[in-house]
This record gives sequence, C-alpha cells and structure tokens, in this order.
Amino acid sequence: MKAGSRAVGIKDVALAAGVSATTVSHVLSDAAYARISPATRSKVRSAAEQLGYGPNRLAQALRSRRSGILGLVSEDIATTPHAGRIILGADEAARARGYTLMVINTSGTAGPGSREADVEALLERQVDGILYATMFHRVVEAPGNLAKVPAILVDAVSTGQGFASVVPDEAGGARTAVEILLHAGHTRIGFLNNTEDVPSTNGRLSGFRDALTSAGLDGGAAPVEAAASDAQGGYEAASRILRGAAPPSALFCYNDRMAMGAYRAAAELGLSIPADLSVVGFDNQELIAASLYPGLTTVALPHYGMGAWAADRLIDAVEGKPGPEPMPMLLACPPVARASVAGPRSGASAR
Amino acid sequence: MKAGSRAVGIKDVALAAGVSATTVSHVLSDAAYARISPATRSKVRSAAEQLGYGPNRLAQALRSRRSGILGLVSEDIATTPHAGRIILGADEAARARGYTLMVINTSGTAGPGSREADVEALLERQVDGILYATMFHRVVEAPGNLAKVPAILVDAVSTGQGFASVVPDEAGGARTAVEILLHAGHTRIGFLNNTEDVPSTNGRLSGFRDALTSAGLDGGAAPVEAAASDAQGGYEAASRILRGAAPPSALFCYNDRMAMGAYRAAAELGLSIPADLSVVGFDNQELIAASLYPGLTTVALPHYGMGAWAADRLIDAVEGKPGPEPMPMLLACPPVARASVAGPRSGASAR
DNA sequence: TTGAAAGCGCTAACAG
DNA sequence: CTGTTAGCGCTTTCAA
Repeated sequence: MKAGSRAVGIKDVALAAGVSATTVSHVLSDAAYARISPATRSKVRSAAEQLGYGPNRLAQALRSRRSGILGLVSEDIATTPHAGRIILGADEAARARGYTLMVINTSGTAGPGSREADVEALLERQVDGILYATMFHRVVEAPGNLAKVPAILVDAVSTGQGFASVVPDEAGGARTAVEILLHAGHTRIGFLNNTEDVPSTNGRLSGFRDALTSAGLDGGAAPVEAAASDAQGGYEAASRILRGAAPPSALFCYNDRMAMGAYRAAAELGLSIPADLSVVGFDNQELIAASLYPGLTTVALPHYGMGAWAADRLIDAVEGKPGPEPMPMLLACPPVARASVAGPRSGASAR
Repeated sequence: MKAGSRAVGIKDVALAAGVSATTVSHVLSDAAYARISPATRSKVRSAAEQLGYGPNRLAQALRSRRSGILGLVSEDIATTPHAGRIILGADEAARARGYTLMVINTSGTAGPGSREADVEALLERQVDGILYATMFHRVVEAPGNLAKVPAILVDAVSTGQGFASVVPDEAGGARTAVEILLHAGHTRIGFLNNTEDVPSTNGRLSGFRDALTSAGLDGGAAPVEAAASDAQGGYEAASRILRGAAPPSALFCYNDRMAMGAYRAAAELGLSIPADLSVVGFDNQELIAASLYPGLTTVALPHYGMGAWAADRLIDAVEGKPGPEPMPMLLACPPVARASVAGPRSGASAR
C-alpha cells in the first residue's frame, strides 16, 4: 500500500536483464543515438514488463530539465460550468502528447500579488508552460512572472504586452445566431444585450448589426435593449422590447439566462414560443438550454476547443516548434439547434 | 524568458551568503534539528531574497521522496457544473498545506484498463495520494492500482473493498427539504423522484418518508411519482401528481431540473408558485435555481466541502496522521432559501 | 553495440 | 553551530 515501499527502478531492470542501467535507459526512451541490438532490446523490454517497471517522471524531469507538466491557473474555476470543458480540452490535448495538467485556482478579484504567487507556485514545480484561463471572456492584466515560461491566455486577452491567447469569436457567434433567425424568415429581430462593458457585449452587438446589414436590413435601426445578464434582466429587457410599438417577431439574447427571462416575458404576454416569437440564446448552457420548454436554440461557446487549442500550441512552444503569435486567436461559436425557432407568424411582426 | 535559463539554486545562495549549501537548506526549510545562529539565518535569508531564489520542488521531491502533489482523477469532469466546486475545495485545502493538485479526466464509460492507465500516469508523477471523484453520487469499481498510494473517493463509494470516501447525506438533505415545507405548514407533500437506481434516488426517498413520519404524517402514503431526472421528467411527474385526486399543496423534487419541469406543469394548470403550490428542489444548481421565477428554494450539494474534506484527510494520511476510516463520510446538504415556498392556501390541498 | 562516469538541485545523516 | 559526504532515479556525453 505505502507509496515508496520499494519501487522498481531502472537499475532493477538492468540487473534482471543483465545489462547496464544506461542501456535500459536507452532502450526504454528510444534514444535517437545509441544503436542497441534487437536482442538486447527485447531482453530489456521483457524484464521491465515482468518487474512492472514504471518510470519516475520526477527523476526524468530533474535530469532532463523538462517536467512534462503544464500549469493551468484558472480564475474563478467554480463560478461557471465552463471550467470543466476548458480543463477537459486542455487535459486531452496535453495527454495526447505526454503532458499532465497541474491546476491552480485563483480569484479574479485577488490582488496582483496573490496572482503572482499562484504563478510562482507553478514555476517552483518546474512546469514547462502555463495556461492562464478566465471563466468568462475578459481582458486581464497578466501576472508579471507569467512570462518566465511559455504562456497562453484562455478566454482572455491581456492588457498591453504580447501574450498569445484564444477567445470565442463573439461577433461571429452573434452573426450565426442572427442568421438562424434570418433563414427562418424573420426580418424584425430584436437584441437583448448585456449592460457590462466586456468584449462579449460589444462583440455580440456588432455581430448582430452586421448580420442584419448583410441581409439588407437596417442593422442600425434594429431594437436593442440592455439589462443585467441574468434571467431577471432578460425578463425586463424582453418585456420592454415586446411591449413596444411593432415588436419584433424574434429575439436574439446575449446569453441563455437572459433568454430564460425572455421566455417568461413571452408567457406573460400570451406569446407562444416559437409560434408567436422565435428566440435564440448564446452560451449553450446545457442546464438551461435543454431544460427550457421548448428547448432553446443557441450558439455554443468553444470552451473545450479553447482549452485544447491552447494546450496544443503551448506544447509546440515548449518543444521549440513555432508557437502561436502573441495575439488573440478567435474560435468559432457553433449553432446548436433546438426548438425555439420557427418562421414568423404572418406579417413581419408578432402578436 | 526561457525557463531553464539559469535559475538560481541553493548553491548560488550559499556562495552569496558565504556558507555551505547545507546551511542554506537548513535555514530555508526550518529543519527541526541543526541549530543555526540568528546571524547566519538572516544572512542566508537576505541572500536568498536578493537573488530571487525559489526552490526547485522537483529536486526536493526526488530527494525527500515526497512530491507534495495530490492527483485528482475526475470522471466526466465536463458533464456537470459541479466539477469546479470539487476542484476548488480540494485546491484550497491542498494549498493551505503546501500541496498542489494534478488533475486528470477519465471517462465514466471507459473500460477498467483505461482507468488504471489514468491512475498509473499519476503514480509515475509520484503523487503522494489520489482523489478519485465522480460528478454525481454513485458507486464505482475503483481501479486496481488506486490502492498503491493513499486514496479517497469523492462523491462516490466503492464496490467491495475499503476505500475512504465522502458523499452527500442524501437522506438528510431530503429531510431538510421536506422540513422546510413542513414548517411552512404543509401536510400534503408530494415527491417527484428519479427513476434510476442510484444512491441519491433511494436516499432522498427514504429521507422524504422519514421526515413525514417524524412529523406524525403517514410517510408511506404520501404521493411519489418517478420519472427521468430532467425538466421533461419533472413536468410529466408533476402533471400526474397534480392532476390526481386531492393533489398536494407542496412538491419536493429530486433535483432542480425536475423542479423546473414542475414549474411548467404548475403554470399549465393555472397554479401560481408559491401561492398555490410550494416547491423545493435539490442540488442548488445556481443556473437554474436562481434563474427560475420565483427563485427556487432548494438544498445544496456539498461539492466544495467534499473536495476540501477529502484533500485534507488525504494529506493527513499521506503525512502519517490518522487518516479517514475506510468508509463513507456523509456531508450535510444545507438549505438554500429563495422564493418558491409559502404556506398552504387554506385547507390541506392546493387548487 | 554497450557501459562508466558525471551530474540535475536538493536533503539528511554524521562529523567536526 | 556548520560543513562533508552521499545519494534520490534518471539521462547523456564520452570512451571502449
């Protein structure tokens, strides 16, 4: 049971195979130099197999100055369901190339000193590179010591200096969402936006307008109501927009929570979804989108993809292959069709 | 920028302070033996400070045969929002004691071979102990090699052999939920249960009946409808129970998703929550519970607490202090009051 | 085709 | 009080 009981090492294998430790090392690591006879190779291999040999990655790391560990510091890992997908993406990409993730949580509200300490802890563990992730798309001030190893920002861009990063294509996602509505035949489409000044708020708004304009509609004149980015905010914004003159026949919502509020507003007004009102969300929060009735058609945030892309490129950088440019990489937000979209009732307006 | 440029080591500090590396080691690690003069101590300290010395935890680990790393293998980390809270709890508890988390994801549906390989990867990294977590309470067959280091199951219990583990007190949580309804004055309470044969289904059912019986009601006769544990299932079960003869004035739901379905069923029947029908959920999935209107009163799953408790006890075991018994530890599910509970309308039944 | 030797950066007896 | 001496388990010249 106890860990260090007496693990079999390279030496034991050497002894059992009747060769030197050096040879064992050469065989087991497929060293590019050092030719070893096939006979010796198999002798070593079977001895290792038989003794149940497993390498001590710590020792390998110390000697080779490469730990094979990627640090992942995530801001507010517990506040959204997205953390798991970023970690999963990074984990799978890392493992495919022999690396392992070391995860540390940090608070988005903590001072810069504490965040430097978090990175420092990873550095002491000799991580080969660091992934710095936030749980919603924002611009962060990267800790000063982050540049001591290759590093990539996930779901965030840095103020000033050049860190490579990967973020969702907010504008593109919004365009995708609006196009779903356009293709269904809607021409009067409203947008329930967030009030916060973050990249997603601005990106989704411009994507919304672009899509309308590209379709020959007057993007600048389309109704937009902003409110808090939660269900209550969505309810309020939707109520305002739906009670206005010539209310839209379809709503694009900043996120799924706001869409949930829009559902309530619609119900209150006796509007049935999607017959009287079509709705598209953003985020693809399974818990909400799939639980709503009817199911919410939305656009997914590429958390898995961002984690995987970042880990993969980070490893490239670590291994000396050309790493990513120090600029943000945009990942697409794919549509997820459910049941909240249908064609407009008759004219161009609901009700 | 590059990692291994030429990190300052214990030797550089020794040189700068005019002492031996041994002395530096003793000072910096506050070794229990070895008395060192205060003068030397501060000399060493300031030299270390000045050179920006940071220990190489890999080397320390190799020498001391203690890595200070806790492995966390989580089954299906991305399928629920709970992963983040378990990780956060474990991370904070671990860091408070100088440990760091190494996270690996594994698939609940993967074969035993693949799960052993996952544990093996952690073992090669010389983790001091392993936390094996699932994202919903279940009984798992622990990988065979998990016992090679101290290990604790999180949100799961093992078939057969004795692993320590920590799980939510399902029955207690259900009692808490029902008592909220009881205290509000309800006497006819229905239960919307899950159909799967998992610990939470059975535990919550028995807690439901216990609470009623303890209150002098006939727990055995209370209405229970089982369905799939999602919004649709909740809608169906609630519809059945609410359309029955003498429908209950309050509903306890297996989880928040089913509660969401119950909201829809109530709306369809013209029942207003909480005036005509009180509802209590289970899980405290913020996304749903806080977004529903009115806000859902529920009972929280102790993911953060399970992660923290497990990491803390695992470290005890690693450090030779008495570790946890090889049996499941139950953690309470605290109530979270929102706005879905009120007193019954007049008689004992709604409508 | 193989092995001896020299460490990676640090800790821990044991001497002095 | 402090320094010497050995390694932890492995990789990597370099020589045989």
